[in-house]
Amino acid sequence: MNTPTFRNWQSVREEVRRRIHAREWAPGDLIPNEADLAVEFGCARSTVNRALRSLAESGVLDRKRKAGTRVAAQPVARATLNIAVIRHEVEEHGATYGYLLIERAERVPPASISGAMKTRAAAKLLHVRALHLADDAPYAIEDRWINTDVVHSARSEGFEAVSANEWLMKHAPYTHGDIGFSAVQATVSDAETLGVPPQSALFAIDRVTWDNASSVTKVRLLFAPGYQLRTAI
Amino acid sequence: MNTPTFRNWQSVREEVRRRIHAREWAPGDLIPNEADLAVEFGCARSTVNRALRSLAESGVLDRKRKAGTRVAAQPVARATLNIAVIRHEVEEHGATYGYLLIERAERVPPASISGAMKTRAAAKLLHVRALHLADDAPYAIEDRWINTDVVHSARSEGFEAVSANEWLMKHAPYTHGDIGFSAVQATVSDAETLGVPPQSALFAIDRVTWDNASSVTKVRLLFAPGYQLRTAI
DNA sequence: CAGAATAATATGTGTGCACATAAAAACATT
DNA sequence: AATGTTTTTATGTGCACACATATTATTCTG
Repeated sequence: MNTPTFRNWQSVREEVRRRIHAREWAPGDLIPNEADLAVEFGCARSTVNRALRSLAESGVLDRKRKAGTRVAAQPVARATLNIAVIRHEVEEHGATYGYLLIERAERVPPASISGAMKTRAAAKLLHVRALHLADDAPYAIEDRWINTDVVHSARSEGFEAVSANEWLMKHAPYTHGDIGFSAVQATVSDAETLGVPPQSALFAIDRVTWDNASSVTKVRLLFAPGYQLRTAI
Repeated sequence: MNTPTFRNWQSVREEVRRRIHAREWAPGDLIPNEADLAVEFGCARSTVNRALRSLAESGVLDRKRKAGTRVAAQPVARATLNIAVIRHEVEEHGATYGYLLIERAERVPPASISGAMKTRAAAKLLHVRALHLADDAPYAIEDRWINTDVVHSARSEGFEAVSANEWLMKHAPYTHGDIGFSAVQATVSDAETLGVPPQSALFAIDRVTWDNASSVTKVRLLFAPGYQLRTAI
């Protein structure tokens, strides 16, 4: 019986994947430690470490110091979504991108917005509403509030030619954010803007981004019916 | 002027993040190479490598051999979703989980299903329809097709007590899968099952999983209105 | 001058070693 | 038996070095 050697971390990862898949190591099982695997695989421990770390990142393994490494009992599917600038998303589909500014105004937002953005209730924010088009057909509504106390330069930007979606990417760095995906019924106004029947089911992405403790912007993107956010796992 | 040293890869990553954030390195800029940064930071090149690799994985940097490392011009927000077993999702919310099997039958699926699963058009698949409950209220409809040629043991499983969602996790390993998120209008039947008005907007997750070239299962999960899939970026 | 061969270079990764750190396990103490 | 302390151990990480590999820049050649 020959014992093949695994000289790089990718091949080690594949072999571990294979063993889990073949139920040689069942969910919940403790697997041999790094040093032993290194000997078995004929490589350095750091190589095994790299492979196991990668598998832990993708949720296949659970690792704990001293406790060891075990096959995840409850393998959560970890899907990574790439949320790009809408223009790029449209152009990647081979469609022609279009953009229409609907509204731009500084105003005091409803409490739900100032609450989520943790701004003073009476503070004015910049409100931008726009429509993104793919091949001249409505693609998504962007409804956004911008904290001009944080993004000063937004005050002097009209958002007539370039969308806030894209402009902010370049001009407003953020440290972290929250994102939520849901389904909502189109309001009368949304339905009109998108040219769809009222009550249509729309895919919604809600995102708030933060620069440390200050909110930068809060946006709701409402996609026309038929939109699907896809990824591989 | 003191030059602080960065002894671990996380602190190097933070410093690089800070420089990008402070626009010391602007989007599109080429940053110094690993060796130079290692000297500047007073650490080994491998430590810098670890930090930069981590940032590249999260989409902040673009790296190419010989060409060097540059700040991503178009930083895509990379959101990682953890799609857990529904029972766990419900219980994590502090609610009591419930499960109701609606239907279980072996039948020839519609062409859309056999097409997506790449099974023979005439081949029978196991169809399971079930309702997941949170605190006795409808939470999500699971509509699933299982390829029993791949998951033999599913034939003898009734799915009366344990959901296919959960059972398959333990019994049907997969190598990869596709996943899609969308918004759909509730059909009359869906609306009845969920106890919501017809035409309600439902959040849908469609997933097909594969074991190498064979499809394992295809599922559509329809969540009751109000559901939101959240994550941080 | 175009195209092919060659050199240069930045990242990618393997190795061996050392030590840090978290957490379980063993042990001691009350 | 409950509690606190020490030991043990598996993973986490840093370092120095070497070589691999992809890609660009340069030089050579017809």
